[in-house]
Amino acid sequence: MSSENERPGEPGARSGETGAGAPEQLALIRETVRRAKVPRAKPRTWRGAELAEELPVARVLVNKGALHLDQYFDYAVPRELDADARPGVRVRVRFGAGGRQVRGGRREGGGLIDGFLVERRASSDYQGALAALAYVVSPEPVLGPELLALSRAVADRYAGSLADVLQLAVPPRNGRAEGRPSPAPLPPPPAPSPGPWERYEQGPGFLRALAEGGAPRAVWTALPGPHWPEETARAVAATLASGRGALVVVPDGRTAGRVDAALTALLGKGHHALLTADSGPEKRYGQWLAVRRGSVRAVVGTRAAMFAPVADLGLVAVWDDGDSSHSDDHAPFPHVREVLELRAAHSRCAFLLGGVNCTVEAAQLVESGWALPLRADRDRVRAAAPLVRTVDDGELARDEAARAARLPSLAWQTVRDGLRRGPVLVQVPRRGYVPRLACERCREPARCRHCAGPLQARDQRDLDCAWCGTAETSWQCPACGGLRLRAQIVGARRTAEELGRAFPDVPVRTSGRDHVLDSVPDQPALVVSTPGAEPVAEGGFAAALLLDGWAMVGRPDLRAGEEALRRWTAAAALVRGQPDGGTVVIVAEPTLRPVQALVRWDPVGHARRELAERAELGFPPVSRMAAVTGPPEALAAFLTAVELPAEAEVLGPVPVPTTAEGRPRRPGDAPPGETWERALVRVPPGRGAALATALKTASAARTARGNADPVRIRIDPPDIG
DNA sequence: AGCACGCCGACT
DNA sequence: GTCGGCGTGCTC
Repeated sequence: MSSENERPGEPGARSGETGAGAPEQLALIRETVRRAKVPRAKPRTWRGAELAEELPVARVLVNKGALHLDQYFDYAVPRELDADARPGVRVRVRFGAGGRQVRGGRREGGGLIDGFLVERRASSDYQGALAALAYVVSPEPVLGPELLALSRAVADRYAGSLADVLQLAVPPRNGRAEGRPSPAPLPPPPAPSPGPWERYEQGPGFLRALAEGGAPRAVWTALPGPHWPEETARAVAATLASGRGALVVVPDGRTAGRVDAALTALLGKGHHALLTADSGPEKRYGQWLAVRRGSVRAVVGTRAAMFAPVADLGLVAVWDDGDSSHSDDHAPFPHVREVLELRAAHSRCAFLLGGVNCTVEAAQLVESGWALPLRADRDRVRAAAPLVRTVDDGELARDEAARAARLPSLAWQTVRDGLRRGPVLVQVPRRGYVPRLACERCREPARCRHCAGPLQARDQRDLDCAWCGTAETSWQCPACGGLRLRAQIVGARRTAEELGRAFPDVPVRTSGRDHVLDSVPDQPALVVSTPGAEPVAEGGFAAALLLDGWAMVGRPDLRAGEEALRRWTAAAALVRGQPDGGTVVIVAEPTLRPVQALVRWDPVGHARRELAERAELGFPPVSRMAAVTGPPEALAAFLTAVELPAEAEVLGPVPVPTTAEGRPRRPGDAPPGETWERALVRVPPGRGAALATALKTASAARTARGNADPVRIRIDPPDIG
């Protein structure tokens, strides 16, 4: 090779090996010469390998999560790697301060590290000599330009690093799966008929738009009952008919299985892939590759599938966006709904947010005009929904057996009548919910007078705000003037057990976290289930009893009401419609807003009212919030340094509540023995991006200095009290 | 995050 | 003159 081989040492070459003095001066001269003589010249590599003739520079995203490394690095492409080193492939490179050249040395400093080759270029902006790519892990281009752009946008949205997002977006490699060829793609299926979509006024039109290659965006309030997987499948089929791909993300593997079954029933196998954690890494990566290679055009999966590189994306859909599993539990904690919104915008494709329920965010999408509502008229709703009745938890039965089960008589009768006609669902709360404080008289949640955050009891007498820490010494209910607070949980699991004893002839089956039933036959049985684990009943449940009223509404969470309604509605949607005798009894205070929304079966109205209230109080999603957590000194220093947008408001910091009993440790929790603090930062609508940028910049500056403890940043924090 | 460089004080 | 403390800054 040319003189490149023998180039003298770089600045920083070890002085010990230089016989002559003043090595730094030498280095300075070399530096000057190099800058003057070969600015942005063809890349040189001190290892002296022959380079690729065309586009000899590889721009690489180095797979390290640190924020200040959230940038590309240029490497030289050796000739022998030219063919494989295409954009999108996984590579390994030497990276680190040890990688400096040693005069005459063979030394290769710096460890081998994974990365993605992002781009091939003719030259580099970097002034130094480029290191060469160590090797190409595999020629499979896994990171296409669209996935890269999406990941970049997600990283920005969540003040995270690109590398962190790519860890979520690109599954780990599996050689065996990569070696197998993917099947040839099937031709697009014909456009499906609307089928059960006829029940929605805009349904057939929505399907037609998909089939014709349009990009409609809709918030779909699904009718209760068993048809939504088929409806989802038809939306996918219509998109495929237009020659485009489709992506459906659901909360869990069980639900994915239902959509998978509906798609198979409609289109047969081969059009779609199922991307869930249950299928194991090799199979899953094989499926992912089939999608990436364009041989499968539709995807159904759980949250990691939100990044699935569907070719020529025509539709993104999310089912039940209020389910907490749509929020990824790895940094930067992206939410499926938000990511799919970004995808719809990037790919200019259709967007479908469906659910029996309606989140505040979904209501906002409609309110802002970004999406159109897709709903059935009231008559259809009344025909599909069960009859919902409430009993106050104070009311006790006269019936002796009911009293034994500590159940009001209406609940008792409903169960007894239901059991004559089929299975009866009993929803009991999961353990571990912390109640929040509310007015004893009207149950209005107790809120801070300064920032409207939730009040918590510091000890028996004193209250303070969980957001800003302001003490409240003389609380009075703003709604009814009440002076006393209460925190209540219902001991309902025991009630359910006793209920089972009260009906000794009927089998009792349970479904919960460890033992989830998929479906139950159409026979009399008591099915006791925790929220989210309810099985489907063939033919629908004859009745349901919802026993977790207060435990749910009383949770110290901004979403408590919405979440309670979501879970009740999900359970009630499994019950037969009112014309078929389906009845639901909820044991809860009848005046509560989510209880009333359930009785009227009006999730949209509930979400809209919540949205209006959140707007008034400056709550998310109308304003955007970020939580910054860390050791007190680190957090204080961060808050001093960060240059927030002018409109930003900092609440707190307050000590992070000690880990609730029974709750697993979550990222953002202080490590055992340490007390951390948390500040909330909120900005008005439209300033979310500015907030994320400011937080990321300040955080990057901190970590770059490397001396102080880092703080954790979470955009859209869950459970903000 | 590593890791090397370089500038300072205590030693041969 | 030389060893080694850690504070600082870079990594293509």
